[in-house]
Amino acid sequence: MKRYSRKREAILEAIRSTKSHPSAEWVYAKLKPEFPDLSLATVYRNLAAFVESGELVSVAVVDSKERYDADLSSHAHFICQQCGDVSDVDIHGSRELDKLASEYLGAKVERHELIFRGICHNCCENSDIAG
Amino acid sequence: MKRYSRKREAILEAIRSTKSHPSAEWVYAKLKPEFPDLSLATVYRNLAAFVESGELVSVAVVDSKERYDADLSSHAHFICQQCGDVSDVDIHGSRELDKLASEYLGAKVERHELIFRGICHNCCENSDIAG
DNA sequence: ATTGCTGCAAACTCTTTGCATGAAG
DNA sequence: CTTCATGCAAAGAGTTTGCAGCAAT
Repeated sequence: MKRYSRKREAILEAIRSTKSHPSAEWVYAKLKPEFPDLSLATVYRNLAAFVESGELVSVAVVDSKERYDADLSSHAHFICQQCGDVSDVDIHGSRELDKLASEYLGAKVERHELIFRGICHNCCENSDIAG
Repeated sequence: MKRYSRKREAILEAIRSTKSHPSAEWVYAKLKPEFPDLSLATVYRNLAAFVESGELVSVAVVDSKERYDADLSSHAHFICQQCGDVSDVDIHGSRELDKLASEYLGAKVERHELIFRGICHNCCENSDIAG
């Protein structure tokens, strides 16, 4: 049976508290001050459990680091290829699309992800100044 | 200056010869018989160079392994969550979408990826037999 | 008391890199 | 010759795991 753990609660809350689609490391760094004995392994274990149970979703892997999202609604994402920033894009996918792909493939399509890539607003400005 | 290399040519050709969106390991295994002294490092180095030069595209990371595609046209992909198979889906993205996201974000959107996830035809059948 | 949760450190996997050697131009 | 390309082995980085002790029930 699953038992209560204050650290686990804090890990989920950490992801829910931000729109930055954080990585395990980010969560660890954020909670370390409050839980000085927190281990990175605990963060990884709990994140994996939350994804398993559907309370979190893995959005993408950016720079080899898995990024999580507590917003379970179907929406698109933008990933900056320079700074690795992941942000929401308010374009919602339709079940129709899944159905279309399902028929095309003869597969059981459960969901889809739409990811935009490019250079974010901030990085654009900074490179303007630099270049 | 870039020099000719038979191995490099073979690596690109290996990816071009299949629709399976292979990993570095797959390319290595495929070419090893013909090039017994081939090194995995060479495969990685050349794949990275091809992505850099735009001759190949990285489609996704499946089971921590990067998967490549020589088909540069904008099309969607389906990834089987059971066997890791990556297949093409004949749905083409529009530049309109990029423009839409670009305006939404104020970012320079270069492209987008549409990835479907679920259970492929083969795995569906096999689990029917098993379960 | 039972057994899940955690910290720690070691192990794992994929990928990258330093260096000496071999090959293309 | 010059310098890129390669093999090898070691290093890196993120993530996972075994185990003993702690903590929730």
